[in-house]
Amino acid sequence: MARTDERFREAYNALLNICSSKSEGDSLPSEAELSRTLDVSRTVIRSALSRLNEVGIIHWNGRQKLVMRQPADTDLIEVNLETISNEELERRFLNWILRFDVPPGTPLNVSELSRWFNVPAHALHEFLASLSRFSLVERRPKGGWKLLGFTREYAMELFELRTMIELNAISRLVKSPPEDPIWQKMDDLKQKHQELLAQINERYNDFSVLDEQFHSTIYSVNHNRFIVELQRVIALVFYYHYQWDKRDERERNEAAIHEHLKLINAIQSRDEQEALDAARDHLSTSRKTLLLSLKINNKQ
Amino acid sequence: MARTDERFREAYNALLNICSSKSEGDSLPSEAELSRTLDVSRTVIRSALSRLNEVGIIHWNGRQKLVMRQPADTDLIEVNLETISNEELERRFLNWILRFDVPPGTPLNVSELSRWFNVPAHALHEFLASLSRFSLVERRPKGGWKLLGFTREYAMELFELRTMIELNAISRLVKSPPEDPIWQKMDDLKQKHQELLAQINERYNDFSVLDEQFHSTIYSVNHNRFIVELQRVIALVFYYHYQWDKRDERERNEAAIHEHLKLINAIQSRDEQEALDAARDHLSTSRKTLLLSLKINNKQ
DNA sequence: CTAAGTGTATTCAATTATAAAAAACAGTAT
DNA sequence: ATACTGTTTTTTATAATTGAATACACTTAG
Repeated sequence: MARTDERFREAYNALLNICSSKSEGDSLPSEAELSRTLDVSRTVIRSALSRLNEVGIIHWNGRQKLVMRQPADTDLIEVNLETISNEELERRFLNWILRFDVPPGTPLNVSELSRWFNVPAHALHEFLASLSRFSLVERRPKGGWKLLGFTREYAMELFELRTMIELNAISRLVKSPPEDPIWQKMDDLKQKHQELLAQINERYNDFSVLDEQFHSTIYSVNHNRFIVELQRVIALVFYYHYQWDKRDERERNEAAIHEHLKLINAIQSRDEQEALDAARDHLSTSRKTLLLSLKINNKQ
Repeated sequence: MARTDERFREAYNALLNICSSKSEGDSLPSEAELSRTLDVSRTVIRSALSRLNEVGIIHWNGRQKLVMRQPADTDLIEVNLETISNEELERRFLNWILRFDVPPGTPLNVSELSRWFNVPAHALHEFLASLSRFSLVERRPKGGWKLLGFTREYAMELFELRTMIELNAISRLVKSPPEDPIWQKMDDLKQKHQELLAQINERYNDFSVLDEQFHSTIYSVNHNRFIVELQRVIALVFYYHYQWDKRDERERNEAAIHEHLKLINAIQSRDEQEALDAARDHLSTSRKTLLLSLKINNKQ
C-alpha cells in the first residue's frame, strides 16, 4: 500500500552478487561507496545489508561488514518489472486511437486504459497531461479526460506545421558545409531509392521504411529540441496513418520515389529554390493522399 | 481521506437558493432535472436532498419533494475554493523560474511547490508533465522532477522556432483579403506606434504592452492550434524575460518602434519580400538584446 | 584534528485505500 | 409508454501510507 520496493530488491540482488565475488572473511566497502556503485540511496543499502545480516550471509557491526558465507541461488529475491516505457505508451496509445478509429470526443477512461496498457494510472495521467499540449486530449470540467482526436482539421493543422518545419530544414540542409556527413547520407538514400525503384513491383512494401528514413534524415539537420519533439509526434501520427491505407499502394509509392529523387537531386545541386519547390510538390501530394484517406475513413 | 465534497457543498447551497424562490408547500422538480440545471450528477442531488430532508427544509418521500420552510442564512454550508487556474499556475511558475534565476538542473520539489503555488499536488504534476513537452522540465530517473531551465541554448532554439512561426505568419498576413479586419487592426497599431513615438521620453514604459499587442496581432492570422499553443509559451517566456531587463530601455524601445513601423508599412503595401526582410531585421535585434541580457544575468 | 564512515531524523514521492461523484441499470408510478 | 426514483457499479480525486532519498549529527580510524 505504498511505493514498490523494487529498488530495494534490485539492490539486494546486486549485493548478493558482490558477496559472491568475495571469499569468506572478506569485508564489504562502505555504505556510501556501495550506494554510489549501485546508484541507490544509502537507506536502500542499509536495509539490504540489514537483511543480509539477518540471513547470515554477512556479519554487520558498525563499519565492519564481514562476508560469512557464499550466497546461494535461493537467496535471490524476486523482482518483477513489467512496466513499459513512455515511448512505448505513446506508440500504443496512438496506435489504439488510429487503429480502432476512436471517434473525437470519446471520454477516456483512465482506469480502463491503465489496465489495457499495463501502466500505473498515474503514469497514464502524466502522459495524457503531456498530450494535452498537442491538443490531442483535453481535461473535462467534471474530471476525467476527453479525446479530441485526429479530425480533418487537426490533420491539416499538423500538416501545416510539418510543412513549415520541413521547408525550414531543407533551407538549412542545402547550406550545410561540404564536409558534413549529411551529404554521404544523401548519396546513400539516393541509391536506395534507385534500387527500390528498379524492383518496385516486388518490393513496394519496403517504401514505408525508406520514407521514414528519408524524412528523418532531412529533419536531422535540426538540433533544435522543440522541433525534434514536434517532429517526433508528427512522424508518429502520419506514419501510423499512412500505414493502414492500402489503396493504390504501389502506384503511390512509385510516384513518391520519383518525387523523393527529384528533391534529392535538387538538394545535391545545392539549389535552394528548386529543392523547396520539389519539397512543396511532394508535401502537396502527401497532403492530398492524407485528405483522401481521411474522407474515406470518416464515411465508413 | 478522499476527494473533497466541494461539488456537494455547492449543489447544496444552490438547492437552498432554489428552495428560497419557492413558497412553503411547493414541490421541487425531479432529480434528473435538478441534476441538469445544477450540472452535477444525480448522486450529488440525492445526497443534498437527503440533507435538506434531515434538516427539515423539505419533506422528501419518493418523487414528492415538498418545501417545508424557507432556508435561513445559517443553513448555508461553507465552501472554500481558493484554487488557481492552470494559466495562472503557468504564469506563476515561469515567473518564479525567471524572476529568481532558478539555475538549470535544480530538482523540483513537488510538495513544496504545490504549497508555494497553492495548488493540489496532482495539478502540479499534470502541469510539469505538460511542460516536459517543451523540454523545460524533465523526469528524474529516481523519481521527482528536474528543471532543465532557460539556458542560452534553450533561448536560441526557442527563438529559432519563434522566427519560423513569425515569418510564416507574415507571409500569410500580406496575402489576407482586403476585407479582412486585420487591416483595420494594422492601421490602429500604426497610429498607436506613432503616438507613442511622439512622447517616447515620457511614455517609453508603455511599449511593452504595445509590443505584445503587435506580435499577437501578427500571430492571430494563424488559426492553427499547435502554432497558437507554441506561441503562447513563446510569448510567456520572452515577455517575462524582457520585462526585467531595464538597461537602455528607452533607446531599445524607440529603436523597436521604428522597426515595427517599417514592418507595418511593408505589410500595408502588401510587399511580402520587404515585410519579411523588415521582420528579420526586427527579430535579429530582438535576438541580440536577449543574448546580451542572458550573458549579463549568467555572469552575476 | 580531519576526513571518511555510520546512526538517526526528516522530507519527499509513488502507491494504495477510500470517500465522493458519475454512470449504468433496474424497477416503479403516473 | 415514459418519466422518475432506488440501487449498484464504476471511476475519479485525494489522503494515508510506506519506500526511498537526503540532511544532519555523531563516531572512529588514521
